[in-house]
Amino acid sequence: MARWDPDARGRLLRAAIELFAEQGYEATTTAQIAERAGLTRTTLFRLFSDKREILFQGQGALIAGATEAIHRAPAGAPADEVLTAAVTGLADVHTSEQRETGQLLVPLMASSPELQERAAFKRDAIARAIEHELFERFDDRRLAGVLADIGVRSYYAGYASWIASPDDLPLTPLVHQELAEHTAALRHVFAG
Amino acid sequence: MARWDPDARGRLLRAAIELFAEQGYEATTTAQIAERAGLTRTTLFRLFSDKREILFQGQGALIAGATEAIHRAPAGAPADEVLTAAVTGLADVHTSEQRETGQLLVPLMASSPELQERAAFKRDAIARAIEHELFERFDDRRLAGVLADIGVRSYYAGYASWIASPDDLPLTPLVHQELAEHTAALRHVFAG
DNA sequence: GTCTATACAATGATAGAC
DNA sequence: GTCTATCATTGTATAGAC
Repeated sequence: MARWDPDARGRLLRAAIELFAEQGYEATTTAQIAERAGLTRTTLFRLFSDKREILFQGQGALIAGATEAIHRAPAGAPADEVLTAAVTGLADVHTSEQRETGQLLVPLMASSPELQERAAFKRDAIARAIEHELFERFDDRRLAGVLADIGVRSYYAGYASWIASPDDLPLTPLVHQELAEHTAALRHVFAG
Repeated sequence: MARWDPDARGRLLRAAIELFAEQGYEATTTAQIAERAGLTRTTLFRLFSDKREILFQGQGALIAGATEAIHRAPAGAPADEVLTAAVTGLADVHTSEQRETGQLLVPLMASSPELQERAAFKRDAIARAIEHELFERFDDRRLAGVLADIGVRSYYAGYASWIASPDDLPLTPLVHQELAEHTAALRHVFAG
């Protein structure tokens, strides 16, 4: 069966989400996930490095989206403009079909410290990648770091409201709005 | 033997650091760590929830240090002053004896993704705790979030230079210096 | 109240057959 | 590329010993 359906990773994702919702994350074994996806446990671990990673596929695309967007920003662009490009690159990775999956993931994450830990690691990886690119541009480690934090925080906040909304709003303006409000809050403290 | 030496957690920490340095993190089993500490595997897992946690004991004190410092800040104090109190609370948790342990931990963390993941989780927990306290004070989720990020980043940067320095400098001014430089970088972008 | 002995389920790695 | 099979190790649970 696996040979005929090329989307083994997608099947494993759907099987995992279903089973985790039915039984909980810890109570679900990798054998059960593989079986429901029509595969064996060995194949699951060839496609994913561990059980948590099934739910986090696609995070690599976020890093690529952000770093490429920064690269595309015009030479000499000011820092806030490059940061806007970075969060736009993050937002543009998502398609509206991913919204439903994201909604299913929220209660799962809340239920499992193990998943929260992986989520923190992924968020950190995105922040580090953006920090690295900003450092290459502006040659200021601290500026790169704080801007990366603000950008990642704005992206996650915009993503959260995208998921939470009953309507299928576009993600990008939500993230831009968050970035504007976060920078406004900072301006008020440091320049006001 | 264990009954006579009350510092079982400390012995396990030292045994773990030694063995990880000798053999690597993954190649070292929990049985080996327990044996070198003069305990059994059962006791290790009674004292620590998992293998990684041996190296991260004391992180709870960081959260307590930060949140209590924020609570002690005078009512009506401006946001930047409360943030300074928070990072001071983080820095003041450390004693100069911890510097040597921190130095040993750096190459270990670099060698193991599993440890980096736990480190990211701990950092995130500290940031969330500070964010929570700042939100209670200023009733602004976004302000609380970005300030918490800046504070945590400044603390980690100051800690890194504390560890890196051959001299036994006091940590608190290093962290204060980092906070000043991070906020200066932001001011330059958003207010300059 | 802290430590230990033992058995156990599950993860993740590995080697080899189709 | 997938499967069967086996394996060491982690982490849990339960019992009892000092």
